[in-house]
Amino acid sequence: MTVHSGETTARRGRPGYDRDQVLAVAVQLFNEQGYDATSVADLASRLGLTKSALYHHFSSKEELLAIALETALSGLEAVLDRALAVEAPASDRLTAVISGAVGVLTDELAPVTLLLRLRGNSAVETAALERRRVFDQQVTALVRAAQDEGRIRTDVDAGVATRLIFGMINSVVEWYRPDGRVDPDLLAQDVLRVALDGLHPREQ
Amino acid sequence: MTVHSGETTARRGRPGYDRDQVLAVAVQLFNEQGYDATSVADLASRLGLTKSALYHHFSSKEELLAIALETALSGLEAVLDRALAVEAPASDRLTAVISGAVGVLTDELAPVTLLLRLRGNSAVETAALERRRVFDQQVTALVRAAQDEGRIRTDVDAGVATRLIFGMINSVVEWYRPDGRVDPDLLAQDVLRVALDGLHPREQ
DNA sequence: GTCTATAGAATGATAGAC
DNA sequence: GTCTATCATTCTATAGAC
Repeated sequence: MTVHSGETTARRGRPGYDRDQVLAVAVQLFNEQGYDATSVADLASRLGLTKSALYHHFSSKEELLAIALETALSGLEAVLDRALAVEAPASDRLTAVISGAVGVLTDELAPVTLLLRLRGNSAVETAALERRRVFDQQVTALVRAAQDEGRIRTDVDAGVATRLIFGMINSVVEWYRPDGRVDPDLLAQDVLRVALDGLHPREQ
Repeated sequence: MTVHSGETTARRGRPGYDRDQVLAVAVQLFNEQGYDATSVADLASRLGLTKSALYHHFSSKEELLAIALETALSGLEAVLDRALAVEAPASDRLTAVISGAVGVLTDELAPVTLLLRLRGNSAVETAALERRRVFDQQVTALVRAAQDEGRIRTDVDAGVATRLIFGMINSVVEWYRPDGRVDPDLLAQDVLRVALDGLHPREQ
């Protein structure tokens, strides 16, 4: 794309941002301040760019949101699709979905955080919430199938169980940090332990 | 400062709102739009009042926030204090804290929702977050004590376990509705089942 | 008449548009 | 950079139930 050459700036020789870098900073800022509360001017200021330079990379603020949400949702949906593609008991599929979802969450922490804080204030947001709802329904169906197999207890409603499990998973965005001392793979294991076997010790 | 006691006082003056009604509508609106994004004018408009009428009931917008957060936090802290007051194994205390927290959450849904969405943008908010942090630490200590008793598995870190359990509990604000079809007492029971015994059936 | 809930107008501060 | 809209807040006064 064209370089803005008409402006005299002090950032001579400084490499510009590419699309992905702008997106990453934008999502970070959205998570810090909230999407609505973040103006394009805020983002430009954080990047050290002008607004017009930003619009070289993206056509609108909402496009940044849409791309980030696509990253989060397609990651979660891919986990579910992979689990449903293999021939296996529902309870094994459910295990794969749970640990896979934790993996997406830790790998794509910022986009998933953005997704989980949506309130449905625009068409893009409601569309994303609808995709979450479909995802939830598919997982609920999986829980119900595992109940029919006798591998998931039936004294908890499948819908409630699904919401509780994903409540546990999703809450990880509130405290997990990639540079922290919790390993993402061990975290997925811990979530499986608590969700499936519970905190009480099992006598073997 | 006075704590409302819920008695229906015959209102004097022209028909209008009392302090509790204003507070309830305010917290509702804060949860819909976000605290920062809600102006006093928005609230006045929702109530069908002028802004100055609001200031008869409350000295500031932040006071509304502070009272709501006090309701949520004192409810949670009371649950913990009651659990720690009785002489009982840590694992029984933990059970009481978990089901008690679900009870506070369903009883005081709106204030707790507001608490859980805080980002720490002001002194009032950071103070509330600090009280949450202390609460978390005390629960973590309880989990650790229950581990020492052999009643909680030790292959999951106490801090991680506490965060996962409260992630599950707190996520209830995202979908629980008082007029819905999920009974709050049964919900507390379900949370205990999933958290302590897990979704896998236990052989008796 | 007194108490409570209310309205109207105005202030200073600030964020965003231009 | 200036201008304007909007913000939270305050002061003064009124309207209605007991």
